[in-house]
Amino acid sequence: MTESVSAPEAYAVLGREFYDRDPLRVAPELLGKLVIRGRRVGRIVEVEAYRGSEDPASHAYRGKTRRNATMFGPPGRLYVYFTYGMHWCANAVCWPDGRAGAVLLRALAPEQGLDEMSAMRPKARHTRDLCSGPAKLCQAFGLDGSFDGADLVSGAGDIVIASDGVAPPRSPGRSERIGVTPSTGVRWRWWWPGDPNVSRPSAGKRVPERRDRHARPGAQRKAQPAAD
DNA sequence: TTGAGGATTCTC
DNA sequence: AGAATCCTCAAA
Repeated sequence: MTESVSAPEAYAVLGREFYDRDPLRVAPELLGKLVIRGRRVGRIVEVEAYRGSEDPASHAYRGKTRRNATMFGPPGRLYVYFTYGMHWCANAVCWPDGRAGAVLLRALAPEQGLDEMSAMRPKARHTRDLCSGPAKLCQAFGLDGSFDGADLVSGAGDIVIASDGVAPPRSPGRSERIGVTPSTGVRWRWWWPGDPNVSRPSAGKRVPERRDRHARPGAQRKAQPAAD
């Protein structure tokens, strides 16, 4: 029994095997799961998959460095990186030890411990401002570089991801990933439809491409790498 | 040692 | 639309 993480409800912490798969499969299944740190609980409503060595947009694409080393380690750990000179972002590491892969946690729906989250994010005016972005949720949960490598399975790292029985949405929102340059053309971002905490509810990337607005469903069938 | 750029957020 | 802000990495 670790007392570092409180579990007042019937939560089942996800096992190692959940993460020991292709990030493309792990990502959509993380929707609806709970991130738990002490009293703070948030439900995952937006994620992105990064496929390491096979993914030009991944930090791990050009090999192992000190920064991305956690991604090359065992699955089920937290990969936390620093960016833009001021922000931390958190990922769940996937694939077996030695093979880099991760799922970026982009947004959570705050469920418990909102007072603690608000204290960490004084600029937030609404509940939906607390965790509606990868760096925002790290602020709300107090995640920084000291959490890089934290084990999400054992709970020894003061943070876990668990299930309370809520299933992922049958038809999740899906788009290209946000902020990656250049866009690789793959739709590896998933979100919970209609959830107000999703960072960018409507589209994938905000770029000068109006054509997409009027494209019909069958008209723009891009190459979709084996996702399902 | 240096310089360019970044899986973002906030404000104007 | 632009600033904030500093770590990381590859190259010199």
